[in-house]
Amino acid sequence: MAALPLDELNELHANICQAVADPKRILILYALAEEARNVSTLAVDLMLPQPTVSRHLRVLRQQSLVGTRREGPSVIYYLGDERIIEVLDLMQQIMLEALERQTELLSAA
Amino acid sequence: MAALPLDELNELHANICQAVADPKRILILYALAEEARNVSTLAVDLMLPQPTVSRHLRVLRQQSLVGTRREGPSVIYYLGDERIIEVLDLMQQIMLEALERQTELLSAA
DNA sequence: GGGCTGTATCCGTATAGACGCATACACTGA
DNA sequence: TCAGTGTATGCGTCTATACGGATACAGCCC
Repeated sequence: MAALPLDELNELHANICQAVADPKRILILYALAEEARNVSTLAVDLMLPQPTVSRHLRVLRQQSLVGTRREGPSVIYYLGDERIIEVLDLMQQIMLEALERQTELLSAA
Repeated sequence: MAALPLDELNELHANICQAVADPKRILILYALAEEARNVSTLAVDLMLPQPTVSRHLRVLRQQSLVGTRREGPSVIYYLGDERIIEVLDLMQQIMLEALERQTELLSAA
């Protein structure tokens, strides 16, 4: 096991966070959590151009958040780690509760 | 409760993820989890220029990930939601395990 | 092998974010 | 009120990333 310098660990940590920090990639991850799909199906389902989907999938794959398998003529993408959905759900919950607190403050004034 | 359009929810979801997707902000969050601190102490502890820390804190505050209280002459920043640390830990774990799998694959070849 | 479907990449462009440094601002305490 | 500490912001620059559209590439199937 290589001795990972702290700075580098921190950098990698930020990298994987960054992969998740895009609206379209979030949509893609939730879609894949529902069901593995190939690129063009994903593109149709999310109403995005195919090259856009392909590029986002590359980012996710670089972080191993998705994996691929070939199936006939197409490439099926699937979730690399289900826990990423837990992360996303928790983030959303944190965000919604913060939003709610803010709204309360506003209406209290 | 306002009817939040899906697109907007998705956008907000990405925003909070993005706030976490920076190495220095990750360091700041972990530091604050340890102990609430004021800006300049944080700057010294993390060996970062004070304006840099201040700007990162603003980003985190905009997402309610940190809160502030004034204490004498300085502004103490504290974690807004402890769960953000769970998220960070889980992300790191996901990342490390993916890294491990990749390393195995390389050494197997 | 050639056509066809499905996927990835190239190009130029536009935007967003991070930084260093200097400086403005805010608040405290005497 | 004024000095002094502590915090935030303005500015210019640099880099990274997302995009549309066109196109290259890959693998399957007849």
